Amino acid sequence: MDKPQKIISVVKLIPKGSVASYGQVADLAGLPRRARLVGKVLREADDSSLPWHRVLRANGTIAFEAQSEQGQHQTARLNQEGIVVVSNKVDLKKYQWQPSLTEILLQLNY
DNA sequence: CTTTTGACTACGG
DNA sequence: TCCGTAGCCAAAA
Repeated sequence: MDKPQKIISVVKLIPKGSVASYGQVADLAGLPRRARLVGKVLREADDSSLPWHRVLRANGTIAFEAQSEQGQHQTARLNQEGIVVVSNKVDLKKYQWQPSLTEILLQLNY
């Protein structure tokens, strides 16, 4: 499985109503320090079943300007699953995904 | 081969 | 809290 595939697999494991940071996704995909790669993969992905909106920066902010179309879109999709967005940011203490080790190990390598 | 380029992050001031 | 800076590293130029 190549790197983009691993990243996509991890993103698809993020539960509805939860979020993860770029760096967190990279780590879980076995690619430490590759947060920027996660961004690149999401940018290029066209998979409509990919919950890309659940991936945020390390501090909980959306990676787009609040007024941008992409930003509005991401906010809307987050709101749609009950995630509150204030000032282009979500409360990570409340929404950040905290997968158990087994949760990852069991579902990842297919 | 060197430089630029990022849906990033950590650290200061 | 809000910037600038430095570090990051694979891809593309």
